[in-house]
This record gives sequence, C-alpha cells and structure tokens, in this order.
Amino acid sequence: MPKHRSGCPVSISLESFGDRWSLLIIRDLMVRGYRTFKEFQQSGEGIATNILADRLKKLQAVGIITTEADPADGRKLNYRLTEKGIDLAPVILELLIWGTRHEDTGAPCAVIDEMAKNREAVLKEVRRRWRERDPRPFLPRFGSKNDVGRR
Amino acid sequence: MPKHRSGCPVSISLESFGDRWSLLIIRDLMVRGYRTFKEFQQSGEGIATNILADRLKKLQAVGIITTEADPADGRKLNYRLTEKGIDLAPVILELLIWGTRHEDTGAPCAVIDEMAKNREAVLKEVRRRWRERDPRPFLPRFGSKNDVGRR
DNA sequence: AATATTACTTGCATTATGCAAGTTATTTTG
DNA sequence: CAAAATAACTTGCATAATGCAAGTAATATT
Repeated sequence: MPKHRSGCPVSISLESFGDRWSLLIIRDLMVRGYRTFKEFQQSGEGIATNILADRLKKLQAVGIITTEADPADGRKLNYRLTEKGIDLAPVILELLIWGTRHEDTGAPCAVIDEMAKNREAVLKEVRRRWRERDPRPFLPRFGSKNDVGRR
Repeated sequence: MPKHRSGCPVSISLESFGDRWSLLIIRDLMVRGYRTFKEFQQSGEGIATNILADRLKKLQAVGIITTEADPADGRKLNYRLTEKGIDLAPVILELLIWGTRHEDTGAPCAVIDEMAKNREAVLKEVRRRWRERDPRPFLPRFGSKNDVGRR
C-alpha cells in the first residue's frame, strides 16, 4: 500500500494538515503564543475537544509539533512547534495576506499590507520568537462568534 | 447566525479551501494547465467524481474559479481561476517548497530550491501565464499510485 | 445510426465531525 | 488535609462528509 496519494509535495503536505483545523492550531502556536490544550480550545473558533485531541496527536505523529511537560504545573502539557512546524510560517503568512485581501475579516488591512511588504522581516521575527521562546503574541485574536461573554 | 467561525483571515480562508482536495484543484489550474472536469479527475490523486463536482461548485461559489463553455467542444466546460484564485499562487508555492523540503516527495529538491530562491520571478511567470492564457504547464505531475497503466 | 466522451448525479456504505457528558491526574482553596 | 477546581483528555452517540460504483443527459465522433 503506497503511503501517499501522489508524489506531489502539495498533495503530501495537505495529507498532514489539509483540513479545517490543523493550520489554526499551528497558527495559535506560531503567532499567538498558545501552548496548552485549554488555550487552543478557547481559541475562539469553537473546535471540539475530541477533534482537538485528534489533531494534536496527528500533528505530533507527522513531526510538526512536540510536547513537553510544564515544569511549574504537572497538569499541563506544553505543545511546541518543531523546526518542521515553524517552517510553515510562510504558508500561514500567505494565508493571512490572502484572506485579508480577499475576504471580509477582522484584520486591519493596513497592518497586513505592511506585513506583505516586509515578508522577510516578519518571518525572521516569527522565527526569532520561536527560537528564543519569546511568548509575546505576534497577532491578536480577531474576535469570534464564541466571544460573547468572554473577557 | 454569524457567517464565520472567527474574524481571523487564516480561519476564513480555510473555510473556502481547507480540505484535502480544493487546493489540488487550484494547483491543477495554476501550474498544470488543466481546465476540464476530466483532467482534474485524472490528475492522479484519485478524487471521486461527486467530490470533484462538489468542490468545483464550492470554489465557484466563493469566487475562486469560474467556468466558460468550450468554444470548440460543446460537451466541455473550461474552468479558470479568477483574480482571487490566482492570488493563491504564493500559498501554493509555499506549500510546494515546504513539502519538498520536509517530506519524501517526487519533486526534485534542486529545482524547488531554485524556485525558493526566486519566488518573485516564479510568481510573476505563473501570473503571466494565467493572464495570457498560456497553457504550458509550469510543473509536471509527480507520479501517483493511480498511474500504473497510464501513459 | 451507433458508439464514445464529457460532465455530471444518485444510492449506499464507511468514515469523520460535532456535542454533551464523563474520567483521571494534579493543583488550589477553605 | 479534605473538598472543590482545573487540565487534558475519552466516550457515546447523532449528524454530516467522503468514497465507490453505477447511472444519466448532452454533445461528438465513427
């Protein structure tokens, strides 16, 4: 049984994260500084806990994320992008730019336009924060329908 | 009822093409010069015809592709990327680069590396071919498990 | 006129997703 | 230190999406 549908890199990539949720988890890890199950869950998109658990398991299986126990709280697991995972930054950035340009989103066009003009610098900074474990979010949440009573 | 899960551009984008097939159709249109239902179907990934029909309908509904009747053959419908669709070129390119770099694919690393070094030029050429309806494929098929007896 | 091609639909089995509730292992609180 | 809370999941079940095989309607070709 062959492993993949085809040898096309695009196709093989989509086998790892071609669904409605995986790239959002990666986004959360990459630009929002999220690390725990709880944070992903409260990310605002409304992912169900069983699906979240499933996606985390699969992303780990394909080497995009890893886990480490939280040294300060034994209940927590901290998820983190691998090198392979952080290399998805250009993909996320292009999705961000495309979505902002072509859809009615909550993101300020001017800010994203600026990022589009400085792709290299943005990617460098994203990667720097990842490498140095700088927890500051690069982008905020943009508001969601699950936000009503939330702080 | 709110239209989207959240205001995040990445999330909203994935609502249009966040699945296992949509981006492959877009890839076929963008870099392989495919235009017809039949060609997508024989693309090598093994998409079922009902799913293909569904995805074409949805991509059209969100304005990423359009159709035009084939002037030479009344049976054929020619699909074509819209401006919004061709703007996904950077996303496809980054997926191609990432997949080649991190997975065992059928694409030659050297060639893709070269493309990664000349992203702007590659994107410009892809867009040119789209604008001028130049039918030459930019990338070949990379072989698939459905290829056994196929020429 | 008969056969082939293209772009689909339809029916049905299998799989994935969504939702609510429950579980286990730690903290935290009174 | 016992009780309540929290974190990270699981489980069960209904609904929706997907995959597969077969069928159909409108051209085109032989």
